[in-house]
Amino acid sequence: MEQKRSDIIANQIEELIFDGTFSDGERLDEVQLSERFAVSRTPIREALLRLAQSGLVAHYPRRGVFVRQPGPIELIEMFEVMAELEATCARLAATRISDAAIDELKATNARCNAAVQDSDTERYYRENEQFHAILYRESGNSFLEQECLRLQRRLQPFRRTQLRLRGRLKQSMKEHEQIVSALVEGDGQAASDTIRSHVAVQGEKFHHLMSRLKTAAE
Amino acid sequence: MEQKRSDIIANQIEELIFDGTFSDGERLDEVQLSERFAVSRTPIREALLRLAQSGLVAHYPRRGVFVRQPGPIELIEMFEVMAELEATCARLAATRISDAAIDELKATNARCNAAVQDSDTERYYRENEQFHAILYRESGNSFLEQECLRLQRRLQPFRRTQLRLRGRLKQSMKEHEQIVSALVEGDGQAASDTIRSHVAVQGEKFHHLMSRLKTAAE
DNA sequence: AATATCCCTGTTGTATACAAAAAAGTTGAC
DNA sequence: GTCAACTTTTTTGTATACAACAGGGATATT
Repeated sequence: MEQKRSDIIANQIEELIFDGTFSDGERLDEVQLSERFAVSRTPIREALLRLAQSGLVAHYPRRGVFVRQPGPIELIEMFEVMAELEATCARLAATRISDAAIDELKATNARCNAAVQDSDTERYYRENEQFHAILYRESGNSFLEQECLRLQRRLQPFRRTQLRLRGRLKQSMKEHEQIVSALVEGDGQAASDTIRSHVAVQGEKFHHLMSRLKTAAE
Repeated sequence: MEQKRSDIIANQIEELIFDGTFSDGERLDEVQLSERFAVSRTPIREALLRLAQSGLVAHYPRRGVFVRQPGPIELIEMFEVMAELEATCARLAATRISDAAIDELKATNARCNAAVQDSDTERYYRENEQFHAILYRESGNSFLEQECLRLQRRLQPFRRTQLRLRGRLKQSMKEHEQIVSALVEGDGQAASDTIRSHVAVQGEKFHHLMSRLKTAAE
């Protein structure tokens, strides 16, 4: 299952948007991109169409594609949906999760903690995402899992800034442990509620996200 | 905001899959399609790529695209997610819905009933979908609304067969009214629970869906 | 007869060529 | 000098041409 060139290009353009090379509202010129990637316009167009479908760029027919970063309102909305989807995963997982997966969660949490000790933020992000990914899988619903992974990927850059909030790391780790405990006890309601507030943007997290958006816009 | 030719073609191909012209597993030949629609392969390819992203066809690189109807397990999974998304909509709507929207829901329900009286199933389907669409909108979360509409569209053909279950129409209408009542009283929990079981595939609905799938496969 | 290799055909993926529409630039009128 | 209409240029959307790969079948070898 090798991927096409246009798929690779789509991921690379996505990366360029995430790391700020292409900023919000900027027009993505097909010819320029085709020169940059040393291919013809065809695979570039296919890549851009894919990104347009995922919502990362807006495609105005006969006018071009433009980078489309979510504004504050849309971001809150997306986090709200993410929180609900993950809450559903947790609730379902509470009755469906396997013992092996519980161990996996604990091990991932341990690696998270280790990363915090080593101040290895990059590794922390990875392990944190892994923790959530395990939950998606243990929902026992592959479709739900895929949807969660899709949205997680889309929110990834913003979730990362969220974790930079002072003291958030420790709090986040504690919540992870609460989630695992709830799952062990099969308490779907508790697991669900905990992860919902774990993911949702509210209180101090809200203000932090807003200020992050402002500085990113300059 | 006019749409491109490839968008129109994508919708038409989608229709052809829904109405059974192209059956599950069938390979969609780019040249044949380009002849059928009297265009070149380019817009056909763009349409197929879009359908592949939405999950309606599977795209195996260098081998072609194949119609990919969800199997029983995936269908149940999709309905489970749909039920959860709609439950979330209802819970949020309970605190956010406007009086005007309540009236809209009641009016739509009335038209639903009228359609039942006239045995106008097509109109019933439309009004039913409209009822749910209003709920999505009144969640006050545009992103959630879009996700719901996307999944609703994908499940549309299967939801319709669901409603053919004997006595299901009357039961469905009663549930609609219960949902409206719960919203009027601002009882998010009740609205949420009611719509979850309204949408979910369980009990008798499960067997009905299974038998439908079997006959459709022949 | 069975199997492996090679060639041929068909199909996808990519590049290029062309058409149509929008944006930009220029000229002219007031 | 400003604004409007026309022309030029740029850019997207579509068609066609070409290249690379996969699949099938024929042939040859064991």
